[in-house]
Order: sequence, then C-alpha cells, then structure tokens
Amino acid sequence: MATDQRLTPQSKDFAAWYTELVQLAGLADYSPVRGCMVIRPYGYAVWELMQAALDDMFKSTGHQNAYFPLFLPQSALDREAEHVEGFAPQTAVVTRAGGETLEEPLVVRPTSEAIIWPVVANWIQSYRDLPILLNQWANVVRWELRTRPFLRTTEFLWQEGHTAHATAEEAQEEARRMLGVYREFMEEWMAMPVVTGEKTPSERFAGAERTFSCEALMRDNRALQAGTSHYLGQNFARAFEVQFQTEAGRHEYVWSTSWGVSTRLIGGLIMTHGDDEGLVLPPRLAPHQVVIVPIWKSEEQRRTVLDKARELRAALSGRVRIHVDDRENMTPGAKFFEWERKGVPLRIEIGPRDVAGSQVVLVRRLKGEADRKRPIDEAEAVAVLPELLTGLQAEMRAAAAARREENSVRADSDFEGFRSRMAGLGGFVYAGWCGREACEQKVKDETKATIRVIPDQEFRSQEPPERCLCCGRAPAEEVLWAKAY
RNA sequence: CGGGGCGUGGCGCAGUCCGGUAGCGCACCUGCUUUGGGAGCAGGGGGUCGCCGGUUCGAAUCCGGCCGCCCCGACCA
Repeated sequence: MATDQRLTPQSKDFAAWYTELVQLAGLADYSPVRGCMVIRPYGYAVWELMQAALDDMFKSTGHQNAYFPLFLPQSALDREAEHVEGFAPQTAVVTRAGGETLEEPLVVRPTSEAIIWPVVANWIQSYRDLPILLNQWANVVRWELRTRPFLRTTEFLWQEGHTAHATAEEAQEEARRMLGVYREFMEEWMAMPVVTGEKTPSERFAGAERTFSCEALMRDNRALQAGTSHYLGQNFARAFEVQFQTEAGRHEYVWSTSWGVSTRLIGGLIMTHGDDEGLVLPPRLAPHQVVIVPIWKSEEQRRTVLDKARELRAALSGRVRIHVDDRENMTPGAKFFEWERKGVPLRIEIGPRDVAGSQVVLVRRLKGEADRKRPIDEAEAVAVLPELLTGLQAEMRAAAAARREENSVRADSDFEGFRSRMAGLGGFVYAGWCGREACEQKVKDETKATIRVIPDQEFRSQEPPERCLCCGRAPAEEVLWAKAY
C-alpha cells in the first residue's frame, strides 16, 4: 500500500534504514513471537527466485532433495561432542507433548546432521553406495539473543547440503565445489561480490574439520558471512557409525560435508544494493523486472492506455517478468514511489501522448545516469528490454565490486591505524596474522573486528604481509579482517 | 543478562508534569471531482490508553508490581 513515510538515510543511521526498508518495501513483518519474523509475499517471492536458481545449481552438481524431521532426539545431538557444545546454548527443546512429559526431550533442529547421519548410515553398505549427495530445504531454530529481520532470526529458512564420500580428498573437493557454487550464485544472481576462503579454527562450524566461507561487504562497510561450506572429516561418521566397505573389503567411516545458505541472503541483497529511496533488486532476483504504470485522464484514455500496456506485457511475457499496475484510485506518482521503494529494476510509463506517438517512457531504478528516464519507441522497447536487464545486472555487480575495492585496504598497517579504521570507516583489511588464537582474540576484544576468512589465493595481496597485525611476528597467513554482522 | 528508550484506533504520534471520561496526521470505507512524480473536497467507521492491583467521587494521567517491544553491549548464519 502507498505510504508517504520516508526512509532514514543510510548515512544517518544504517541500522534504522535497514529495518525501515524491510517493512516499507513489504519484505517482512514482525510476529507475535519474539525473534521470529514473517516473510511477506514480496520478500518470499525473492526467496523463491533464489531457491529456484540454487536448486538448479545443486541438481546440476548431482544433488538430490530430501526431507528429514524437524525434531532431533536429544541423545542424537549429544553424540558429537563439539557439535553439542556449539549448539547447546542455542537450542529450543520440547519437553512436553500430548499432555505428557516426554521420556526423551526433542530438540528443534538447529541444523540436521544429528538426524540425517543416523538414518543415512542405513543406506550405505559399500563404496558403491557413495557418494551420497543430499540437500534439504528447511527451517531451523537457533535461539538468538538479538535478532534482526533476515540477518538473524530465531527461526530461519535455509538449505542444507549433506554429503558422504569414500575419501577425504573427495569430501574436501565437494566442500570446495559447493563454496564455488555459492560464490557463483552470489556474484551472478545477487550481483554481490564475495571473498572466499577458509575460516580460522575459532570461527569453525561446531564439529567441522574445515569451514569455508563467502564474505561480502555491505554498504555500511561491515562484512556479511553469506554462505558456509564445511569439510566434516570423519567426525560425524564416527559419532553416528556411518561406515562402508571399501573395494578392498575393509570397513571405513565415510567422509562428510555440509553446506548452507539461508534467508540471510536477502539481508545481504538489501545491504549490498539498497539506497535512500529503498530496495534495489538485481533483475535476476526481481519478482517484477518491469512494472508498467499506465497514465490516463478520461475513461476513453484509460481503455486505450491499458490496452497498450497489456499488449506490451503480452509481447514480453515469457522473456521478462512484467507487471501492469492497473490499480485505480492511485495516482501514477504514488505508484512510481512504491515500485522504486520495492526495487523494481525498470519502469515503463504509458500515457495518452505515448500511445499517440507509439512510444513509452522507460525509467531505470539505478541512479547515476543522466537519462535515467527516456522515451523509447514501443517496438524497440520490446526488442531491447531483455538485454537492458542483463546490462543492469552487470552494472550492479560492477558497482558493488568497485565499492568493495574502494573500501578494502591492503597494507601491513600498524595496529593503531587499524584500530582507528575499525572505529571509523570500517571495510575490509588484508593483513598478516601469526596464527595464534591469542592475537585473533586480542584484536577482536580491542577493535570488534574479526578474521572473516583466510582468503583464497586469488584474493591475496601481491606482496604478502611481513608482520602479524597484532604482535608483529612473522605472519603465518594473510587474513581478511572486518567488523561483521 | 547489563545500559538506554518506548507501550494511547492498522501505522506514526500528542495528551501524562498539573486527574474531569481521548485527540491529530497517515491509512481505511462512501460519494463527487482527479490522475505525466507521493490527489482534492465532503461525509463515515474504528481505541478495555500493555497487564494486574492501589489511591480517588472520578485515573491514559498519581502510586506499586508485572509483561512486552525497540536500540546499544556479551553469544551466533
């Protein structure tokens, strides 16, 4: 519905801008349950587009969807020591059901390893049954102290991939492959560039041997962990007795992986591209890529203009997601503002003058071009619209990448410089790290910045850093520091 | 759990200091006029003032207790 409420500018209060935008763009709403949000139809439409794209990618890498229960027996969760320890503080537990106290409490899944592996163990006898490549789309619950729509909620939607392999090498490759899939999705679909790499031991998933991550930089210069992929080694296989017989006839535990992205991606999308007018959606994830706003005065004009609008929609449907906003009793101006707030990439205005001249007025949502609004021949519009959208997608991606680079520093900078940067501007800082947890912790305590990732080769500096940012010793690694969500 | 703020029609708020039976803007409904950047006029509907208790002839307002939400910190995708 139309509203004249203005957004707090990003520069004034980014957090306020974000929460207001989520509401005003109709993406989500608060709910009667603390920490749990309602995803509204427009927000859910974005999620469905994300799901469709990711699901295709999972299928084409050989994965199959399945569904495992919401409840985990407490005893199952308890079987992998680090895993329980990691999740215990965040679990919701059902102790009563059917009017009686349960003999064994049921944990609402914070992630599904503990119910998948005991079951899948029965599906695996020999190496011929491997690899097992599963994915599930599900909701999970992690009790959070502080929540924000999409970024951190008590219940959230995600996909979790779970795979089992006959060798460690193959499992590691799988974890890496899926990280690559995430990266491709984030860059190609979300137009959100990411730095990939490995997490330090302190930031690892509970129970994992190695955790890989995609890290994106938001417009307020804070990092967002957008997706993670874990090499679990044989930890879960041992805990849940997932064994197979090798070609040579021996029994071995499988090597497994898990990987996930969540509705948090929508938060990333908002904070990567949104501006003071509202949401800005990349065409590939826009529920409406083009909205036609008809303009009329008389009843006769209304008919002509609407006919033209529907004709145009018909000419483009199948190639472009296009919507005709034929609501009465709402002025064109109000519609312009509403669709801009909702981030629709392109708008077409059709009035009596346009119909007479066989033209339409084309307006792009993205700022930064002098002729943001221009008349275009009707037939030409039909021809060029799809490629215009492709162009916008590329433009958004390039702009986001440029912004990230402008806010990335590569320097063996001194700790004081780093401290003041993190207190002010923020952004990504590539610097040396000696590899000791004490240094990682000290920097975190003093600056709130954390090691987001040990970047993959392609992101590393040409000149490797010479000293640890914190203690000045010879660095073991170059790492990416930032304040994170 | 610590610090700060706030609970009054769907949303945003005023009224609270100084008690007298609830008001404004937006949204909503009806009608007419409008429509190329957030329409105008007229009429209309909608609120146990977060909850419980106390003081009082009388409480949104004063007192006591409780609950909830938001923001900032410690845990996390």
